[in-house]
Amino acid sequence: MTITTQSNPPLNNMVCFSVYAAGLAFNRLYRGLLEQFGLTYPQFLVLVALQQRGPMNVGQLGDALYLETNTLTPLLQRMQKLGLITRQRTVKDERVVNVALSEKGLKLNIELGCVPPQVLEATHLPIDEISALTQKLNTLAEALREHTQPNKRIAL
Amino acid sequence: MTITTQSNPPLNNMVCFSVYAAGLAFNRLYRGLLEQFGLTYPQFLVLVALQQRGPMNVGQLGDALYLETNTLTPLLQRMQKLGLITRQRTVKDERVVNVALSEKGLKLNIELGCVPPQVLEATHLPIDEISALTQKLNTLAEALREHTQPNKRIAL
DNA sequence: TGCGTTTATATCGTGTGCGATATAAATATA
DNA sequence: TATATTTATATCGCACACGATATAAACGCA
Repeated sequence: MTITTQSNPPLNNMVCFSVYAAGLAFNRLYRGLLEQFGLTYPQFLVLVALQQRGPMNVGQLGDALYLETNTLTPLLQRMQKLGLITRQRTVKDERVVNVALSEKGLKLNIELGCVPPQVLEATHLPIDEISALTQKLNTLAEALREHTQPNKRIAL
Repeated sequence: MTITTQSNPPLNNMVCFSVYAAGLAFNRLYRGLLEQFGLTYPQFLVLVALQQRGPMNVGQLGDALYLETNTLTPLLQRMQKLGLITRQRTVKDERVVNVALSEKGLKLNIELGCVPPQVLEATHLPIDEISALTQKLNTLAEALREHTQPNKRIAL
């Protein structure tokens, strides 16, 4: 175990890059696994979020996935075109668009159950290590968010 | 005023999502820090890689950043247009394009020295924890890559 | 020498991400 | 009631990322 504490360390010693590279690797792995379902990774995340939390409006989905509406709107439009979700402006507030799983989306979600285990297997890591890593990453991300949007986080 | 409590969404219990969300958070942090230099995060990575390893051809840069040439070529063309790098086909092999820092790129790299410390500070984590996390992520990413491109890593 | 194959990079199309801006509905305030 | 402001979502433009494909140079081999 060599600890290189240089001021200009190689790329692999920068957390940001390791996170970046791991993100690329996950994305490529998921691409292969989701190809047969015609899904992208963000689309998969939307399905999971809707399954776990039920119908949501666009803003809530953005809070869950850490995405802006300018990313979500086109993504959801594509998923609607695929028949996986429904998008409906609410009666109470015409500005709000409620997003829900369609029949087809629900069925697809069941088929997708085989994906996470495959991903877990590909990590070659035991569950407890994965959990620990996940927790650390969540803490890290939360710290970074505080430094990025000082005025967006006020909602409390 | 809606209070969106970011409770314990199951999404945050998936490593892939935590990596994804941390990547988004890093990207947004870097966006703010690099804006004054007119750089994106991948462009910043190219500068760092060239600084640390010296001139490289496109393929080597791809190996270093885990990016394909179809991503790198346009990115490098933009950086060349900004005057940060030079791109030259080698005489020995006309297929190979050698990428090097320009005068301007070298100077910019010096100015960029202030960025990593700011990022490190934003993580709110001590160096040793960052290092440990980085190592785990590198190991994880390597495992994922083995499951994704079994035929690409042979040529070495 | 001739020619099929491999290699390095480039081009194209699609799908994210996001800053800036637009739009319409709801709300606040005079 | 009228209007300014806020809020929720959408649109636009640009920069990644990558699969599929193209192109030209280098190589292999009869």
